Amino acid sequence: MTPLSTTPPTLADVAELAGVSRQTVSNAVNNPDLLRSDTLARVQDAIEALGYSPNRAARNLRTRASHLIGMRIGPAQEGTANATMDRFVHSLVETSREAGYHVLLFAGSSEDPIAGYEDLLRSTAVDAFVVTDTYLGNPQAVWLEQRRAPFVAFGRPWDHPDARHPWVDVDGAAGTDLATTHLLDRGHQRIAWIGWRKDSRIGEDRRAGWSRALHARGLPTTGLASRVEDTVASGREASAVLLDEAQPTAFVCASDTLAMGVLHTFRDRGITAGREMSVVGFDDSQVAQVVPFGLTSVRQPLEDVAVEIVKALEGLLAHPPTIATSTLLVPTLALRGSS
Amino acid sequence: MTPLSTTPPTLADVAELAGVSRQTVSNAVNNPDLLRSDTLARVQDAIEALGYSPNRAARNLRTRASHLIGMRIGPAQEGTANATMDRFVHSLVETSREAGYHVLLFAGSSEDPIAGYEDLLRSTAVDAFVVTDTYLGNPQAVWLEQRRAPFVAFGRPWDHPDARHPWVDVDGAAGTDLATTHLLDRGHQRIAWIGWRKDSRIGEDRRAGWSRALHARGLPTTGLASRVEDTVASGREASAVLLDEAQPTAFVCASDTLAMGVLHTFRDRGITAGREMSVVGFDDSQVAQVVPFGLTSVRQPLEDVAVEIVKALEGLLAHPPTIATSTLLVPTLALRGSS
DNA sequence: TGGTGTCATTGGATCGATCAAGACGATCCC
DNA sequence: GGGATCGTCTTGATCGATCCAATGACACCA
Repeated sequence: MTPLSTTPPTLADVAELAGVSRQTVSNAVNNPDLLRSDTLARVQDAIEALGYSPNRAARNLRTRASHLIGMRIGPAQEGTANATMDRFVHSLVETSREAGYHVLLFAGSSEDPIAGYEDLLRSTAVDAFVVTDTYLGNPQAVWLEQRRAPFVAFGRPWDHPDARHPWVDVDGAAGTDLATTHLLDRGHQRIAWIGWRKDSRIGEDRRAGWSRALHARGLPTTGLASRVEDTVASGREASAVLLDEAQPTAFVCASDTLAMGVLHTFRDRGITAGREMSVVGFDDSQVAQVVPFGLTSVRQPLEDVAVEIVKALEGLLAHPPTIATSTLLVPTLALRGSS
Repeated sequence: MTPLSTTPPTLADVAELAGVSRQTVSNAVNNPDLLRSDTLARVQDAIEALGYSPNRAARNLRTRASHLIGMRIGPAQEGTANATMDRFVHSLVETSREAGYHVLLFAGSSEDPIAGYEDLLRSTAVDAFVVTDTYLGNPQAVWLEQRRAPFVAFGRPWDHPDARHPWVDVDGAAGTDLATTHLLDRGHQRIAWIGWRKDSRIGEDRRAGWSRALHARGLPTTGLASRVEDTVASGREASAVLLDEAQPTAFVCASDTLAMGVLHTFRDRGITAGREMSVVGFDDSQVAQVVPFGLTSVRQPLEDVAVEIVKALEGLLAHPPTIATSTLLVPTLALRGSS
């Protein structure tokens, strides 16, 4: 009696065909070096012939591991140039594949950032999480840590310096320093900053890089900074005000979204972005890449972030777990026509 | 002997606490109406008290279902404005959550579009797939159909009209018709087309909407169309040539990427996009939304696409499976400053 | 009184893999 | 030569849920 053609072959099927026991087939898959080479070959032939792959549910049940990494994904942000998460998801999926993991996406309601995590954790659906939106005051990280759930954060635990979880982040200050220094090298003296409101730790970090670079050359920052919401309209207004009140010749922005606002103002006033009047954004979004003549932008090394995160995850999930070291990566500057 | 605090509670734990059998707890979770109301309440209290969630691996093993939907995700396309997939992923994740499904992302090598599908299918890791890149001649769909694997395609089976799998698509021709008619209503007479090479079925579909709209008003299309690669540079070159040779006053493009190329040419020539000289893109990307004064663009109803796809998936996975009807959705036009 | 039916609940088998322990023969060493 | 050791392979138990068949309790009706 052959099994229904719709039923995938099992260990037992392979074992019967190869004339060995189930355990031997299991070893052929998981510990090939335990088998004599001729038996191994015979089993592998049988596996090939039947097109066998271990049933994931059964394996997960027994080994108490799913080889899935959970990641919450919020709704797409329309009207902004924020594409960091999307590029990161791509990188993470590809990197974790090499480590034998798949990525499980789940939706999160902004009202209850814990929901979703709770469920997946209880039902042992994922082995670990990647937590991305740590800038929101980071309740997930705190909660997951209490729960002793394995996770790696993309983003530093700003408000919890005693946090014990591994994290990977990009040095925002280094990025804006890079951008500002680039403008200084181009001869600019009065370089303005348009960033986020003061309660954003990331925003303050990026701002610090700008002021650090200016101070390093003995230049003042007074009156050259503006803190607004992360929208194109805010960037437009802020740049208009700064142009009138502080006469900068260049802008460094905390995001491409804000930088687009600056380009908007330039257009309002017939200014052409370039060597004379420059703008630098942050994130190297598609917008920066395709806007006419291009927007110079700080580019986060998201591929490297993914690699480091997966490394940390592998450490966490190893037996015994490795104390993962946290990593701070340095961004680069994508030079384009706007500077 | 209490279980280790790190081990999640099981059915048996709940059963013991509630003083009922395992099966009764299982029923309380899956068929609550089978229980007497007082027993149900008692079991639910126990579940609550222990923080119990059914172990997914065990459930998957027994029910032969994972409640996971697999979706292949290619590498991010840099240098273009193509963000359809990202917006769609967001929508799909949120919609499938409501149906009790999670989304499993996996990476695909462009050389072997089947790899990944094969593995997940054999190991019964996912219940079904969502296939998105059907424009590539669609080898996955053919292969999955042969395999009798449940899947829904986002995109019509252009080259396989006899395909039996359910699909959901957006009427590209309707979108470009909408865009062209909008321009005609604004008084334009000579409206150019910049689209993709002829081997793209989607491109030809979108092109058809443009020519249909012009012909409906008795206007000629001769010399007004150009077919190029989907890059900003190509759009820029094509629009420059068209301006010189055909004197159009408006452009309809197969993508926002190409439309950005047109804006590039405008900028080269000191033309301001607006009522006089108009451009319309396709996809309503973030680029279209934040570029100064905005790019009018055809917007695919991706949220609705996700809803329809999940509906079709639920049908496929129901017992017995429902013959899912395929759906063609109509896009809308996001009006902005460029027209 | 006893048969029939319904309702609520139970116990054992099962999904397909891995773990733990043991069987078997060959080899080695004192 | 006998016991220990190693390499190779096998058997039975197990992970935690659901499926299936069966049980007991109870009401109904002839």
